[in-house]
Amino acid sequence: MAGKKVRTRMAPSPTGEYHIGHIRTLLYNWAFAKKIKGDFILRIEDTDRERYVEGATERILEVIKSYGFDWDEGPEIGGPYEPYFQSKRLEIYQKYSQELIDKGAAYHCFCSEDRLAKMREEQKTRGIVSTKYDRFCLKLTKDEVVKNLENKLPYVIRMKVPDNKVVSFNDIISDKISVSSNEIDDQVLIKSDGFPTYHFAVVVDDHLMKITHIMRGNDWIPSTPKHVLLYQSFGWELPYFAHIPNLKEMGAEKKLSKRYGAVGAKEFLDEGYLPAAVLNYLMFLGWSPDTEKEIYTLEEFVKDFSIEKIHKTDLVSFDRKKLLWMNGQYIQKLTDENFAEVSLKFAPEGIDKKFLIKIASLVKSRLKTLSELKDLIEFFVKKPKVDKKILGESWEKHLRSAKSIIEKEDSWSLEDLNDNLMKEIEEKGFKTGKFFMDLRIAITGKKETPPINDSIIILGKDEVIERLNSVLSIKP
RNA sequence: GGCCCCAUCGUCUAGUGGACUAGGACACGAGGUUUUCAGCCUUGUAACCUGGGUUCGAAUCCCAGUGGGGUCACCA
Repeated sequence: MAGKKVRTRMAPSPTGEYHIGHIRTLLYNWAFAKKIKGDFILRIEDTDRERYVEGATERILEVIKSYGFDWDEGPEIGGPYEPYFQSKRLEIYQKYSQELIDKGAAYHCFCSEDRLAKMREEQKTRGIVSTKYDRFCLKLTKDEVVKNLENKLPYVIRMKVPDNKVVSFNDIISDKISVSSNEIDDQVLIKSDGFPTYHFAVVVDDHLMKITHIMRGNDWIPSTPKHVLLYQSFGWELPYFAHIPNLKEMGAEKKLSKRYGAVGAKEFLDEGYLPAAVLNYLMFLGWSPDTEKEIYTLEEFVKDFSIEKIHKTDLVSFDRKKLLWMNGQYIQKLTDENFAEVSLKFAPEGIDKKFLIKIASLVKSRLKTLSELKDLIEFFVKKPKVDKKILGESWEKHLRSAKSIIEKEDSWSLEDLNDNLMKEIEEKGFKTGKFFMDLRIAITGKKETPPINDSIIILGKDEVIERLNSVLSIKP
């Protein structure tokens, strides 16, 4: 296989929304292809008609793009190994399953779901927990099979797993993995509806599409021997396998759970996470570089990534707090213009891009996600409801003093406002902290806000006086 | 339960037989930045699953136990 152009792939199933864990798998596959100047292929594995979700394919492609990924071959752009939808490759699977039948490596099975269920039941009562097909139809003569076929009996095609054989493969991450073929069931290859199962389609397509490296979650390790057997039956060269650690929820649950927050790749974006931040966090879930560098752009990741550095471990926790921190770091690093651009859709009504640029430096460091923006800055465009109970004892004195100073501000510069307010505080003997807290609450309605003097300057004199009057119950 | 995989701070991890009094980051605690919150700076707490080997020497190699996970469909 040395010397061949590296080709990796991601093969989503349109059976639901695209998960954040899928993005991580895609990230590794994509980055590896980019690094080696290979190809990254996208293939849609839509062979399950029962679980098919309308529109899921489009949404998956959309979210992949919104994270900044592209593909060299696949839906929308095609490529030399079209089609890239498995549902459109049925004849191909038909042809290759026939080849296996001809070789004696697969056979027709006419067993009904009913019989299969009873068979499993019976095996279980005998104490067999890991049930397997009993090869009832393997005993059928050629004539019987032909007759059944002529009579249009429904059937599936099963692989004939050889007995007493050690099946093994080398995993780049987990080293050599071996298992006895006696452990492997006669897996269904073609379902009775004529569609292939995952196990069959993935092997045929990966071979036909010349995929060289298969990187996927390590929950696929137990079924890889089936695939290896298939490669061997066909006489095809094995690709490299790399099974990466799966993600789990930090806390009680094992899988990522909605109970703890977003799980869908799009959800994170909707909640105001920056794609670059999510990606940066994802990179380190099962991989780390030689250095202690932790902030990585996609380009830097492509440069430093290697499959060998993926951790040989079982599960990694998805730590939402660290993601939050990472996202905050990325928001802070945004230029004011970029910040305005990405945060516009999270801003309250009445706030435009120009205004966001103006306040960017006041709010960037205060946000962990963009969705927190609305609460933080709404007071700029909406008069606050001030709960007088949260004001300090001397609030009236404070506000009257503040008002008198602000009314006299002609330059309307931050420096002057600051100086004059401080002078007043000193003269009147106020407590600085309490003074500003009352002012803050009167202007914004909240105890936690952007810097208050900056906010006053931005709000403008009339608006500020109006708000002070309102709290002091002074009618204009 | 069978089979397979895994095992360093709470979490992500560094570590590939001596440089380890086990390093970094998040989280958490303390202090500072003499107006909030956030940010930033300084600082602290905190880990090699257990038991046997191998070796002059083990977090690092081997074995066993324990623990965790995955998987056993006409789903992927």
